[in-house]
Amino acid sequence: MPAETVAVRTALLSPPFTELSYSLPDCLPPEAFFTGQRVVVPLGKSRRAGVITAFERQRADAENFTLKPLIWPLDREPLFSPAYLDLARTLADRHADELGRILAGMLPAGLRSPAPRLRFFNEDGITDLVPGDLARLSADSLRALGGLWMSGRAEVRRPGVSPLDAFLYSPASDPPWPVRPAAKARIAVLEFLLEKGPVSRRILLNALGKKADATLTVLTRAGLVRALPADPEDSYAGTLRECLPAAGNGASGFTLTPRQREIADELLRAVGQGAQIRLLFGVTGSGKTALYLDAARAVLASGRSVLLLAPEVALALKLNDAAETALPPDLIPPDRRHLFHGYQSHAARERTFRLLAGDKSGRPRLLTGTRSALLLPLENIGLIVMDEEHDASFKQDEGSINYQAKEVAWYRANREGALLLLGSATPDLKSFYAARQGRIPLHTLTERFGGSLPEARLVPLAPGKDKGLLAPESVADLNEVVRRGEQAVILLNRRGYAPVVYCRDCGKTLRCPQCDISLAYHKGREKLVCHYCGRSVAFPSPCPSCGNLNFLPLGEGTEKLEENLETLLPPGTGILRLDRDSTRRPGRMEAILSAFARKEAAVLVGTQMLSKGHHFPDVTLAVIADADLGLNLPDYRAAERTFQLILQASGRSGRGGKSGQVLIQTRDPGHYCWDYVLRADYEGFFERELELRRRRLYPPFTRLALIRISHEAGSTEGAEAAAALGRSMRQKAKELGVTMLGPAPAPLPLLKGRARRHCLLKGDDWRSFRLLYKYAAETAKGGALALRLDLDPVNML
DNA sequence: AGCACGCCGACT
DNA sequence: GTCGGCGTGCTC
Repeated sequence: MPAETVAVRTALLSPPFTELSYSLPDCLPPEAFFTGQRVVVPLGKSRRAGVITAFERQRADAENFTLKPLIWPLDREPLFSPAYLDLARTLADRHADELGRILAGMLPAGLRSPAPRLRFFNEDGITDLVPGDLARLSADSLRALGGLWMSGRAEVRRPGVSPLDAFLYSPASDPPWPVRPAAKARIAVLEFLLEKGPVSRRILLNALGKKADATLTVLTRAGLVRALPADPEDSYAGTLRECLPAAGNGASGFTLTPRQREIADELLRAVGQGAQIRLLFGVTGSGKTALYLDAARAVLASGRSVLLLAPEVALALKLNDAAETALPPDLIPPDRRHLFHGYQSHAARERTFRLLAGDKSGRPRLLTGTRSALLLPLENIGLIVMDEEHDASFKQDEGSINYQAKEVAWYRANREGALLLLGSATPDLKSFYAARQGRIPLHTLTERFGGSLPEARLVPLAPGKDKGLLAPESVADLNEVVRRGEQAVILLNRRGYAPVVYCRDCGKTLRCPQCDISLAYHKGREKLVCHYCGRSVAFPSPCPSCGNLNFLPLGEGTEKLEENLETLLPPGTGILRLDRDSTRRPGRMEAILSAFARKEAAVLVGTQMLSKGHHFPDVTLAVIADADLGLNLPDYRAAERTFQLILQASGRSGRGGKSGQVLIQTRDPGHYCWDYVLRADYEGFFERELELRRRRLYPPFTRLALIRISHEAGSTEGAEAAAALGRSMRQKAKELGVTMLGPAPAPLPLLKGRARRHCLLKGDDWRSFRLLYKYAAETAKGGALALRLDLDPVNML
C-alpha cells in the first residue's frame, strides 16, 4: 500500500558529503523538523551529521529502496537561515563541490559531530545518550524521548571526548633531550611531537604504533613531554594578547583631522545606500583604523551589524582592542561584541556560532576576526571592513574550501546592502586598478602621525664572497644601534642553518628524493629537512651517492645568521630568533615576542612572521637581509609581493618617536622595485608594475588559472598521458577562447613523490576555465593523472 | 571516509 | 579447497 510520506533532503557534514533523502522517524512529529536544522542520520552501519536542505513529498516505495528514517534532531531551531544556505550553495557552485563539504567547512568542529550527547530530563532524573544508543531502544522508549524533546525537557550537549583526544602533547624543551642515545623509542616519540606537535595521543599512536603509548606516558611522567587540554572552555587568546602593544594608536576618541573627517563623511554617505564598495588607501599611522571605527559607530547606531576582518590573529586582536576602547558600551554592549579566529578553542568558536545563529532579534552586533569570521551566520550586516586587503592570507590555499575572502565579502555585502570597506597601505594591484578605473571609489589618506617614515637605503651585496650574509655596512649600523641601547630586527625569509649541503667528495648537493628540492641543514635539530614535504634525515649520515661524510653547508638561514651575529656584535648582546622552528612548541612565539618587547635582547632575527603588526617602540633599525629572495620567484606578482613585504617590514622600524632606518640588502641594486621601495612610493610602483602587466598580459588585464596535473613520479605513461591530454585540451581551449600554455613541468617539478605539470590559462571569464577543466577531468578520468583547478592562484609553484 | 563486495595468489 | 591481499563502488 503506497503511503505518501514526507522525506527530507539532507546534506551530510562528513564524507561522502552528498545530499541524501531520509524519512521522518515515528517517534517525533513533523513539527520537530525544519530546513537548516542539523540532524543525525544513519549511513550504512554508522551515523553522520547532516543539515536539512529541503522537504520533499515523496512516495516511500517509488524508488528501488525504502528510505531510512533519520535518527534525531540536533537543533531546536534551524542553525542555518535560508540566506546562509544560499551563501553555502553559491560557494558550492563556484567550487564545483558538494554542499555538505562547504557547510562542514563553515561549521566549527563540534557542530559537525555525529556523536553529540543527548540529555533527557525525566521523572527519574537525567539520562545521557549518544545517537548510536537510540537504535537499541524500543519504539515505546523512543516515543517517550520524543515527548521529552517536544516539551523542551531535552538538550544537545557537546560531544564527549575520548581520552585519546583529550590532551595535546609536545616536548617540554628543545632538542637535544636528556635521553640515552640508545632509547630509540623515546627519541622517535619526541621527534614526532616536535615535528607535528602539539598532537593528540590518537595521532601519535596512528603514526608510531601502539607501543608508543607506554613511551608517551613515561616521557610525560618524566617531565620531558608536556600535555595541554585539547579544547579548553576559554580561548588561548589571552597568552597571545600579552605580547601585543596597547591598543589605540590614534584610534581612540574621535578627534579626526579635517581630511579624515572629510573621508569619514563620504563613507557615512555610502552607508545605507545599498551595496557599496570603497577602497581606503593610506600609509601605516595615517588613521585607517580611526575611519573604520567611525563608520562602524554610525552603522551600529543605525541598528545594523558590523564585521571587522584582519588577515591574521594578532592584527584581529589589535583591531578588537581598538574597537573596545573607541566604541562605548551604550552603543554596543559587551555581550554583543564578538571575537572569532583560529586560535580560539573549538568550544569558544561553537559558542559564538550558536549565539549568532540563534539570534532573531535583528539587533546589531560587532564581530571582529580573521577570514573565517566571514562565514559566520551574522545577519543584518551594514558594514564589512577588510583591513590589509592586499594580504595573501585572505585567500586560503589549503584545507577543504579555498575561498577568496574578498569575493565572499562582496557577495555578502551585495545580499545585505552593506558597505564593503577595503583598507591598505599597499593595496592589491587589482583593487587599485579598479579604483583608478572608477569601479571602486578611492579615498586617500596622505598625512602620517606618530613619527615620520623610516629612512631606507640599499646595501649592495658583492656576489660570490661568502663572508656571511650581512654586509660590513649593515654590521656597523647594527653595532651602532646596540651601542645606543636601541633594538633592531633582521628579516630573512629562509629558515634553518644552511639551505644547501654540498658533498665535497662527489660534488653533488643533497636533495630530497621525494621532491627534488635541496635539503636544508637544521643545526639545532641535527637534521637535513625538506621544506616542502617535511621529510628529514639525521645529519651527518652517509652521502647517498658516494657514502662519505665530507659535507660543506652552503648559504645562510636564520639559524646561521643568529649564530654569526654572536661574533659580529659586542659580546653579551642578546639575540633572539623567531621562525617556525623556534616557535614550534606552544607558547614559544609569545615568549620570544614578549622577551623582545621587554628588551631582553637587542636583536631579533626572523622570517616573515615578524614583519606584521608587532609594535616595538625601541626598534630603530630593520635589516632586510636578502631582499631579492622573493623577487626571483616564477610568479607574476613577485615584485608586488616584495614591495608589500618590505614596506610592511620597514614599518617595524621607528615607531616610537625615534627616527628609524631600513637597510635593504640586495645583489641586484638596479631592480626597478627598489626605487619605489626607498621612497615608499606606492603609486609610482603601481604605474610601473601595471605597465609591465599590460605588456605581458597578466592580471588585471586578463584572468588567470592553473590546471595542475600530477602523476606518480617515474611512470612514463604519466608523462605520455599528460602530453596527450594537453593536445586534446588545446583544441578545446581554442573553442572556448582560452589561451593555454603548457602542460609544462611546474616550477617545482617533483613534490612528495609526484611529478607535476601546469597548464596556465588566460582568458576573459572564469566560466570557460571551469568548462575547460571539466573537459580535461572527463578526458583524464580513470587514467594515471590527477587534476586540480586553481582559479586566480596565490601560489604559482 | 568506512565498509562491503570481488577477483587473484599463498597456504592448510 | 580456504584465507586474505587491497582495487572499485556505494552509502538514502
